Amino acid sequence: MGRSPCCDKVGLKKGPWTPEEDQKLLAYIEQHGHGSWRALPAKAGLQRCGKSCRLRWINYLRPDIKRGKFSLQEEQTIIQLHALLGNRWSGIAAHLPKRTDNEIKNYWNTHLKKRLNKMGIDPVTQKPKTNALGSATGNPKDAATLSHMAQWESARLEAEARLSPTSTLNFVENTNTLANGLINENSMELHEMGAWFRQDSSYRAVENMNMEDYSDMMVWESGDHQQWSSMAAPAENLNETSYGNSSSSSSSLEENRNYWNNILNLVS
DNA sequence: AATCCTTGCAACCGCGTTATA
DNA sequence: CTATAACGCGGTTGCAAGGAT
Repeated sequence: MGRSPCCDKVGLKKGPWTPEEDQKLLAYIEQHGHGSWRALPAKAGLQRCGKSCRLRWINYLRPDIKRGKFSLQEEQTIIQLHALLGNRWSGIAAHLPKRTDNEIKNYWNTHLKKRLNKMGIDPVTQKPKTNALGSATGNPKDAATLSHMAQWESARLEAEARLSPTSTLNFVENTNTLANGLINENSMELHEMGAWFRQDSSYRAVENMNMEDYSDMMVWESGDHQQWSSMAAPAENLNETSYGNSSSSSSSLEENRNYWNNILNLVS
């Protein structure tokens, strides 16, 4: 019953791969394809388990892998998708061609998470930390506003990703200055975080949607979604535009622009 | 120069999901 | 439908390299 027995792990090599092993694996897969990972090591003459071979191929040997420093746009995509998907690295990797989930996970844990912390943003919730905001402006109302911004941004991205698996990437490509405050480690100040949220992101994303997608988003928006439900506009000193209310489907793009401009004024 | 500490990343491990008999 | 093994994913570890003391 079931599949054939699992690999016998006795006598199998572990640890770093040698160039010779890499060559054997590469040569075999180029000629035959990987087929069953379980059966591959014996056929390729490797003293490894199939799992180890698969990992080595996917994360290192595959020809369509881009290695080296992450670009600004890639960083933006990771940050935004992490806000949306959490630690679903394979999901995030699907939006970053030629990058592996393992590489993205490592990059997040060693670079981006620290950077967000340094900016006063909780990397888990992606919401501004209260004390950081308070110290920057001294106004608790501003903290509430930024929290609202973070929630809106997160929810917007979720809607966008739901509408199209590639939309987030396209969106990021169109916003080449987004997240400058995150990228430049030497100038992480609160007003830059505000700029990160503000820079054309929301209304441009809405503008780029076709009407079908936009109405789909609005239908979803009016539903009983957990994130949207907590998105009542927090600050009286903003225009009355409210993204969390289904009645906002009548809001014009101009109102959206005003909304973000108001936020910039608050945080700059 | 030697030692300790920190950082980055490749690779492993465990577990949930999927496929198969 | 059930049992079982393979697959795939995310968390974690271990080690090499570089920096600090």
